[in-house]
Amino acid sequence: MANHANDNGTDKITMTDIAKMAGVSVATVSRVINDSPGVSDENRERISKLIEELGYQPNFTARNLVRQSTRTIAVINMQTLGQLHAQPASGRMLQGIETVLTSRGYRCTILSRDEFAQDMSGLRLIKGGSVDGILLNGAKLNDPLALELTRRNYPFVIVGRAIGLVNSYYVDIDNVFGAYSAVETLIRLGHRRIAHVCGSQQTNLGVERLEGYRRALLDAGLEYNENFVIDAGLTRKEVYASVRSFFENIVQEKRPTAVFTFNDFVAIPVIRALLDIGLQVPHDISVIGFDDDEASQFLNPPLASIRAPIYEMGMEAAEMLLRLIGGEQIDSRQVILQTRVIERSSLAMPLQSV
Amino acid sequence: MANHANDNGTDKITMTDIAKMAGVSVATVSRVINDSPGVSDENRERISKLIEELGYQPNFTARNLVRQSTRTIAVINMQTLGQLHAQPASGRMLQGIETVLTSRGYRCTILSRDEFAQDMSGLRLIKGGSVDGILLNGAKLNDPLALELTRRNYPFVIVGRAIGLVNSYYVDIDNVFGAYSAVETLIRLGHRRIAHVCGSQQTNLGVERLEGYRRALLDAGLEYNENFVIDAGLTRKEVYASVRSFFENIVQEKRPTAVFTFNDFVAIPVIRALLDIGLQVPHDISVIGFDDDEASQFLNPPLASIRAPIYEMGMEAAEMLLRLIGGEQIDSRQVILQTRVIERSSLAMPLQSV
DNA sequence: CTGAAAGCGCTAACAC
DNA sequence: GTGTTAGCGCTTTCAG
Repeated sequence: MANHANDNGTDKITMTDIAKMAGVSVATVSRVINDSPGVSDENRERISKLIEELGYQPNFTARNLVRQSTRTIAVINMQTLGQLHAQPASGRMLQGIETVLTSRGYRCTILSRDEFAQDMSGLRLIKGGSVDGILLNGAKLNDPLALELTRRNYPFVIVGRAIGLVNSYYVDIDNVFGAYSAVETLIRLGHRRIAHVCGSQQTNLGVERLEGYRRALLDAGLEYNENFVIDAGLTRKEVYASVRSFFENIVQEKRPTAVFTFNDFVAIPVIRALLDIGLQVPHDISVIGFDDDEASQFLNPPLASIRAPIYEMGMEAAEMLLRLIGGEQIDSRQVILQTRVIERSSLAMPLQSV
Repeated sequence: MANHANDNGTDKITMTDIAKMAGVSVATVSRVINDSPGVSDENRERISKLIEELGYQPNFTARNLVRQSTRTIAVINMQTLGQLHAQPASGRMLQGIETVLTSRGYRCTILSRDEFAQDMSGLRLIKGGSVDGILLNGAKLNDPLALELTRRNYPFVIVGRAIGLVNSYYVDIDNVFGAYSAVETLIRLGHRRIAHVCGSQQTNLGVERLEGYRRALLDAGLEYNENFVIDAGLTRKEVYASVRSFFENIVQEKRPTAVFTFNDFVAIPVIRALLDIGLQVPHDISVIGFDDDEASQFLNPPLASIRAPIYEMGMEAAEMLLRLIGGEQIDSRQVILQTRVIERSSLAMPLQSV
């Protein structure tokens, strides 16, 4: 236990302590801690050894105060914490962010925008100097927080895109193209009546994926029919109910033969609803999702999807933010990551065209 | 833009600034900020207004330094960040933790144990005073970090249990009972040959759920057969491969008629593997998972599971830690949350017994 | 009720 | 090379 005389229970050991023990000033100790030049080899070694032995760790807060930085960044989400953590895709993104951040000695703290009375209260964070930068997970049209952050020239990167914000830094996947390619795949199989279970139209994600759907239809000379866009809600329960009622209330001749869902997360209740009203997937109706969650390949049937480099998106965004904070020159303020179609057995040709 | 003369671009406004503007000392300003007594109503109001107008926010770091607290806690996980964020159950736990913490003005930072060279390096955090407490997500047998934390009398709570640590604070769900009830359900349906796809035996979670499985078997007078315990690995891919090969290499007469899986996360590839070798679920084989992930009810077939209050577990643990940090008396150092069986159509009677 | 002043533990000029 | 010193922005005795 007490192997060292110094190893007292409350080992609140400070720099002053080790300075005294080494018979030098705190400045010297500080120098060796920060690998600064101007310390004799002899002193450097002796002090290093002392630090090692005592297990001394410089006080994080004191350092931060004088350095005017906290080495922590905030991830501010549009979604509630519940929505955020329920989605496998969010997990991949957070993993990317946290991996980069922790490897560089940064921390991150996850916040939901709805924790604040208004959106703008995210400003408290930066006014209180409690973070060095912000990662905005999602942003709305002309996002006021993003606008204010820009005005203040505060380091932040949007994970996703912010329409109406020129020149802001962001990393996004190509949602329009991804959605386009999903629908194109369906069309190539022979489908003509394709529905879309869309995401929230308050978010760029929802808007962009719907847009890709629309364009693919139009480019193929098909009609874009608003009635085939099912705004089903955010939770799986809501989606299940909406989709079920949609299909229950449509005559067979007009029934879509394929569905492109906003993401894999909602594809699960969509398929469940379809099966529950007696439709076979993919025999009666094909389904394709988005994100290619890790589980999708194991579902029954295995779910076709759009593979999106979401983990990489998180990493890229975090790296970009760190560069911004470090004052480095940034070559491209905008990064768009590409997607690709993953065909699986939730896909088949439509019955009629066979 | 410049509606206030003080609203300069770099609004790095400090307490000294507003003290000057209010014609008082910083002490007085500090008092009103902290709602301390000893300020005239007049001053209090004037200063409050000033603070409001200027959008002044006390510096987080400076406060922390003098208060000797950081208002942040660390969540240290046994798993890698990838494993952590891939699991819906982890999301629920994190959500519970973050909800409590942010509502009390705390932050949290998520770390993986494998970020450190050795397990013990989590100590750096506490030596550097960079967190006020620790939430240990998982712990191993006689966990050295937990032991050291205990020795130092450092505030920490284990989410899960630590065998070999008497008197440590923890919040856990009743894994043994939960697993027991899952297997009991299978037995009640008439199953006699029940396999278990187990979790890592390096973790309490894995050990306890296996134990519940074993006990249920023995209590029912059935044989506990080690060959029916499939240690399938951590990732869905591994699980798929292991389970598939297990069932491919077993003669039909000896084949289990039911599987209890470590959790719902692995139940997905388990079912996929079963289907891929031509077994129908539940007709040929029943499956029951654990956790009752939100998706489980929508799977095909809907997956029976053990509902576990994981979100609540996160909340409880966070609340307990906050109480510990606050020096409050804690009535019960150990909290065990109960589970319940959720039967769904992945369950059926075994063919033979019909 | 109010203010002066002493730190919290560290970094970074600036002297020597 | 090394030490002295002045803060970083805030809280908190302690006098008045």
